[in-house]
Amino acid sequence: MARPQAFNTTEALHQAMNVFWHKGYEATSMADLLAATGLSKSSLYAAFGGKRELFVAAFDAYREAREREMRRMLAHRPAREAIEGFFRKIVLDAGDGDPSRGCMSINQAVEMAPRDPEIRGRVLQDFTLIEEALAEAIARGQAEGSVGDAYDARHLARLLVLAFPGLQIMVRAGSDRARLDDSLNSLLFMLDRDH
Amino acid sequence: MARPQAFNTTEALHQAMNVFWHKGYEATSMADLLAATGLSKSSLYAAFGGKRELFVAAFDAYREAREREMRRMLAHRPAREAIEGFFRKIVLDAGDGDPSRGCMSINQAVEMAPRDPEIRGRVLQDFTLIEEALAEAIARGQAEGSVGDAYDARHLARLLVLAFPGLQIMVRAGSDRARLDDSLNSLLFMLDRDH
DNA sequence: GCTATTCTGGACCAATCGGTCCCCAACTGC
DNA sequence: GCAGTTGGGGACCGATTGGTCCAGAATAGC
Repeated sequence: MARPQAFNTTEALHQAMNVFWHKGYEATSMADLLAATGLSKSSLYAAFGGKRELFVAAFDAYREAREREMRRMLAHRPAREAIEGFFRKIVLDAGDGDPSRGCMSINQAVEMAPRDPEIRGRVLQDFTLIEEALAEAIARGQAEGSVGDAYDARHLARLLVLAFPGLQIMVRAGSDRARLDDSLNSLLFMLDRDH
Repeated sequence: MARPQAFNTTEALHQAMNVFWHKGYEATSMADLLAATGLSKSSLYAAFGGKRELFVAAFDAYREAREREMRRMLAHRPAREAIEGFFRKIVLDAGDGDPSRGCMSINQAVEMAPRDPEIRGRVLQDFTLIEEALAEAIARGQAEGSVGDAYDARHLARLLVLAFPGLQIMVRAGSDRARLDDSLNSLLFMLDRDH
């Protein structure tokens, strides 16, 4: 054993992830990734393989982080507030910091999923993951009375899962805040008790 | 005046549009466009300018065609059926023919809109276009009694506009038909009279 | 301090990118 | 049929793409 690695692998992965999140796969060049991570070409190739492998690793890191975050937010009580918080965070992230990134899974549903089965599988899995988590939260909310029970939980969950990419895409396309809030409120209204 | 153009310009534009629709902007090479249109390089450049100009022209052609189609479908009566038809067509297009294309405006909301103001403007305009058309159809449906009036038209329109990208993206990501239908039914249920 | 091993900067690669240009063929108007 | 003009095939361009490789620097174990 000799000469330890001079960079933090997970940190480099995180920075690569951010570039891919912003620019997507095709529009990101190795030069971009080198600049973002600060690594030299040989180091990056040695650590991650090629561009595609790096992308997949970055995507998986993203998905894991986001899933954890979703579960954390949806665990709050009452469930109605938890769900609202989950969706409000999407539009909050829009204004915060640099231009809109949206959700990387949604972005990849557009870019890679149609032609790359490996990515497609991950994207589809993310959809079911979100639906299950939301359905669970809604059921809990209905049991405790914070969410209206005019519609059954699965039904509402499907509606929210359908709206999720909608919000993410409006964010990424740069919709203004007022419009995002309007849409969001229309959506959350469905969770209310009466009607 | 001499030697007439040997190709149909709008036809070539249409074929270019299809490539861009499938692959997006970055992933489409000039070689792809040449192959799809059957033109030679000089002809294509003379007729449309560069790749970007061709893309914008193709995108505009797409948007115009789709807007016309939307208005035609939403004009049907009763309004409830018109709206249902509009959304059902999205999932019908999925199975029909080659792998999923989704909606080019939604795809571009992800790919180009964040970094290209000209495209962003068009995408945002498309969102309002759809919302207005839906709001109008919903109001008509409520007046004639085919759409429930538990929620006001603007409210419902926002919900549908939010769900529109959701469906398009599920289609593009290759969701199976059963899931698409489930989501669609959950959405359309919101239009019903009772509740 | 020596040696063995690992890491890293950057030269180098072929392929492909979008784009330009020239020259000949084709066609219209007379 | 001739003159004049325009269209189009394809050679060519520099820049950039993702990727390989090697020589030398750095460091651990002894």
